[in-house]
Amino acid sequence: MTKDIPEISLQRLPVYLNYLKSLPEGDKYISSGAIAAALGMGEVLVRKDLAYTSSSGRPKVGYVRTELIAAIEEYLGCDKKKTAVLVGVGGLGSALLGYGGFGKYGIDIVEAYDNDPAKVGTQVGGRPVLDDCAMAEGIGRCGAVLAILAVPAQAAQTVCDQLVKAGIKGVLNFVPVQLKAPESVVVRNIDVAASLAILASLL
Amino acid sequence: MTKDIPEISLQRLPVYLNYLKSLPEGDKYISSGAIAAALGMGEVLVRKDLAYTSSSGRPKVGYVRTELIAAIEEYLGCDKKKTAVLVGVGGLGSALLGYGGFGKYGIDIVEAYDNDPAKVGTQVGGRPVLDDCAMAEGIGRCGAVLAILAVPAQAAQTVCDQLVKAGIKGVLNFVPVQLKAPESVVVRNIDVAASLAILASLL
DNA sequence: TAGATTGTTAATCGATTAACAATC
DNA sequence: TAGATTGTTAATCGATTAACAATC
Repeated sequence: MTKDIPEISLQRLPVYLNYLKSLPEGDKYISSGAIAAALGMGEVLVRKDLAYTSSSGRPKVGYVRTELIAAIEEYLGCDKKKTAVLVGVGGLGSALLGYGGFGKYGIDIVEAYDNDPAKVGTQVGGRPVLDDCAMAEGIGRCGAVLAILAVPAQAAQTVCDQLVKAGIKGVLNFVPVQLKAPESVVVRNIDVAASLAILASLL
Repeated sequence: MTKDIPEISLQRLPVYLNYLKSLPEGDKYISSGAIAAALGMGEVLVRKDLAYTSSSGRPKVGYVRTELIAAIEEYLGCDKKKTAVLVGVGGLGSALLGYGGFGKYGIDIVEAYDNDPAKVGTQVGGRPVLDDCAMAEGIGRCGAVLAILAVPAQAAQTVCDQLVKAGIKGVLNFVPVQLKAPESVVVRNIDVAASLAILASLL
């Protein structure tokens, strides 16, 4: 499935999805105008975004809420089960292992790795914590293509290289470091501190 | 300080900052071309972004690394101490309380709130956890203008309303819910699960 | 001076919005 | 039918890139 959706539109799909799911079961139809008003955006933009998911509405009535949810979920691949691993079972890593929110997108974090002997062998969030050394083997075994990176900064690039070598195709990087990876590997960064700093500078 | 920088440029400033700080102390000068190459972007864009911070380079030699760092830090307001509070001391909230990365942007999370009696009165990450009821008083007392929201979804809007009423001007929202807040309050969302799902859908 | 790099102005590109025809 | 809403095409807006003059 090659997507020609702009990434910025893609980023809005989960927002629509959350909103649509939050509506009362009784609401059968929803219009692009109503969605736009609720989310504070333009209604044409909403229709354009939704059109990418190949959902379609009916003039005069709007979209069938459940169909729209199904179309977005299908487009995002929520129905396809995907396996992820997590590296770095510190505070943030542990929190993410305990976070149940990935499931609704079809993503399961199946195991985690850390180099701290005190953590290796334990379970966090119901997932086994294995030794770093077992990473390549583990990724191969569970067929993970996604990885969450939450290690200390000085280890980030090394671990990233290992992940790539082990066959990981997408890395969600929480470390405030610019990772170098092959073009074929998608890296996206979340820098929580920077996000708060940017927010502060807007005040 | 009214900024007319595009938010997208603003978002790149911490990236430059991290990169510049990671360079060896011995590097006195750095060119926009070198920064661009390291971060995989266009060099004109780098110069434009840096120009917003009123830093300036010298033709032929580039920018003085330390000056550039200082200019970005000043532009982002890292020198100005800002107080933040956190609401919702669950897994993610606890992790953020223990995360030291906010300090480099001049942000200090001074206290946290939760409605779980078992948590109230404890310390997490060296910060006191107070009862939700003490939120308005606490925010007033410590003069916080920033808040991190990490509560369960069904509580998010209610807590947000309380934060706004208590004088919070910026909310970093980790809850996958579209918050309604006055125009004067800046809300930015981080949806970790959605970010990973988007990443997965790009593969 | 010659060459490298900055900073600015103009051109391009892509995303959003406006206008409007289609349709239920 | 009339009115509301979709979906598409054209216009606008903003961000990125290209071209180039300035300058050290």
